[in-house]
Amino acid sequence: MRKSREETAETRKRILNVAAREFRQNGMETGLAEVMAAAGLTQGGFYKHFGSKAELVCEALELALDAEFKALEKVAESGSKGIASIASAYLSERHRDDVGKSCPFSALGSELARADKGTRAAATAGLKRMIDIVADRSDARRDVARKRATVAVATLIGAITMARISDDPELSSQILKLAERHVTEL
Amino acid sequence: MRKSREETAETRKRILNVAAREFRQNGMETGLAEVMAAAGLTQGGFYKHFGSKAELVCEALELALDAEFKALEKVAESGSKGIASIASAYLSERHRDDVGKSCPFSALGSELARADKGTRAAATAGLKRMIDIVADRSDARRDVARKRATVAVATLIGAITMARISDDPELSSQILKLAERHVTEL
DNA sequence: TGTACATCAGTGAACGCGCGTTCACTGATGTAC
DNA sequence: TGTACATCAGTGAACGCGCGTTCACTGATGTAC
Repeated sequence: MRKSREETAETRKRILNVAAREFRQNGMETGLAEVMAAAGLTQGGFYKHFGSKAELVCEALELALDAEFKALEKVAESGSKGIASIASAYLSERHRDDVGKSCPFSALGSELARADKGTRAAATAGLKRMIDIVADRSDARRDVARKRATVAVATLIGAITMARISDDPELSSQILKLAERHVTEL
Repeated sequence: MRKSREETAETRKRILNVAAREFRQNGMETGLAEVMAAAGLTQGGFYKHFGSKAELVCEALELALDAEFKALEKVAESGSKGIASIASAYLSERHRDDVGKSCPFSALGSELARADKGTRAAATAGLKRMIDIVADRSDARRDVARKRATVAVATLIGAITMARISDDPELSSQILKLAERHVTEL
């Protein structure tokens, strides 16, 4: 049953991609059996690719963050005013509802604050990166842009978290709408 | 070993208080054994007070929310300008570091979004309540105040979540400081 | 008020279950000659 | 290029452990007379 080097590398990537989705959707305590099954494998094979679950959590977070940043940069470049495009995409009902592909900070925020050292380090690097991406889309002076971006990111993350908590669809939509308007005018 | 009615009621309250703290500190997946031990009891006695863990989670959230609202109202009344006092207390390093007594939305945000029906209903009611408390401290027109309050709450929750994720203390402090300044000037 | 009995808060052990991790095994892939 | 052997990706079962929940038991509290 041995697989070729290419296949092995692809399998590893598949596990990571599936984990990045599952963890965001169901939390970082999602079991390895569920992740492996979603990748079309059995639980036992996991340790041929990763040393421990903690390792998977950390790498899956990094993958999810990279995907998020690429998406943000793409969105920012497509629109006219960078931060407005980012706010519009980030605070859309589409992004709110597709948790498995969403920003890890909103999908896992409170869990990341309690995560182990390596995972928190990756998350912290991600926070800085996200602030930079937003700041780079501002025409304000560099230091002012960074300050505004920090607050903007906080509002984005807080608003979508609230919108996901709310089981009242009207409140949920309103939170998104109001936050988008506010961040756009920042 | 039977206890008096008063003692029984006190025990129930003690379990709830301990659970509200433990869940915020370590997440809502914290085991019943840990909660009961922290309340000075053994695991088996739990079901003399609650029907299931889900019930405890929901009631503990409601208790934590009530405590949070009382604290917010107290802070708002003590200070001169309501929203500034709230922002200052909510975005303090003290509040950031004392997760066990902190706002449930920041301590449990991403988990609440995945919680069961009853818990999410309690959380949604709490969101509305929190927005109202902030809105009531504004001198703007009622509808404008509510809109501003919604965005302010999003920024508060997002900022403290980010500040807790960051393992870089400087970044963490800066997020709090910038968000406080911004919300105060709202 | 005193006595006899029912109630039930709390204990501690056990239940089945799913967790992360390990391991013997299989058989295709990779390597050495 | 072909053959013989070592490697190792993946399987499936097992490991110890902690989870939520149940239960027989204890003995103080509450109730009925």
